[in-house]
Amino acid sequence: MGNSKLYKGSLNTIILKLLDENGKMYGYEITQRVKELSKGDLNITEGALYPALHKLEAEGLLNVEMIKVDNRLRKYYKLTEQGEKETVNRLAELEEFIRNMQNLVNPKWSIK
Amino acid sequence: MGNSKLYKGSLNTIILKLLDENGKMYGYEITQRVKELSKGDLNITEGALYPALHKLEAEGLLNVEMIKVDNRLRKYYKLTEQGEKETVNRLAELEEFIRNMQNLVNPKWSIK
DNA sequence: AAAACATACCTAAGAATTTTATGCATAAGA
DNA sequence: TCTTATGCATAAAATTCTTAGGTATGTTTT
Repeated sequence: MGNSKLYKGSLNTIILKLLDENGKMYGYEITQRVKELSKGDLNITEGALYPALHKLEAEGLLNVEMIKVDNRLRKYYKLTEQGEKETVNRLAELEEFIRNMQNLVNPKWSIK
Repeated sequence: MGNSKLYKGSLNTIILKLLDENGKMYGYEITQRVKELSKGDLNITEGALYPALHKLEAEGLLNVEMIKVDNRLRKYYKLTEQGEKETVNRLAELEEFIRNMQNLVNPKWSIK
């Protein structure tokens, strides 16, 4: 358990989509949500997550807001307007990838 | 056209599956086949393909055979016995990835 | 009370995979 | 003859991730 593979490049798409659905989330919450949604199958490491969040922020796709909860600081991220547009693109890209892979590795499934 | 994204790590799976289906292929043929099967959407660069083939061979998953066709040398690759087993694993891994991504980015689709 | 675990953030070194940019050589087509 | 297609290859750089740390507070267990 907890060791299924994530192809490199898909983490950003996951982050964007989760933020799109939940409005705002903080880093640790994202790791837990992914674990939960994948039934423990996927483990987003913090060493990958935090740099990814910082980069998305630097690219103008995310906004940050520091909030203190129970004497504990959380960095809440949410999509910018540009981030919402980019989310649509990334999801389309993912669907395209999946379609291409099905054509390639399982040509029997795909007729057209 | 020709610029859809391939998530990193998926190239090996593509190579293994194409060899599994076609018995034996050479590098250039693989690039053309991928282009053809994806309707020009995917472009496997030679800078990625050849090192990948060499590595798969070094890992014992592929065998090589040099064949001269029309005064031109081709390096035909085919799966070893171990390569066939590994192909099954990689395909299962891909399906797992796709399932996880659907749970994550489109939770409405996946019930269970 | 001390130790362990959970929460919450972070960075840095290295590995893995890819892009980009080349190089060589032969054959075919304009 | 010049370009395009075929066919192989490598090397530098970029991207993304793993591994392995580090800091700090709150909660649970022993």
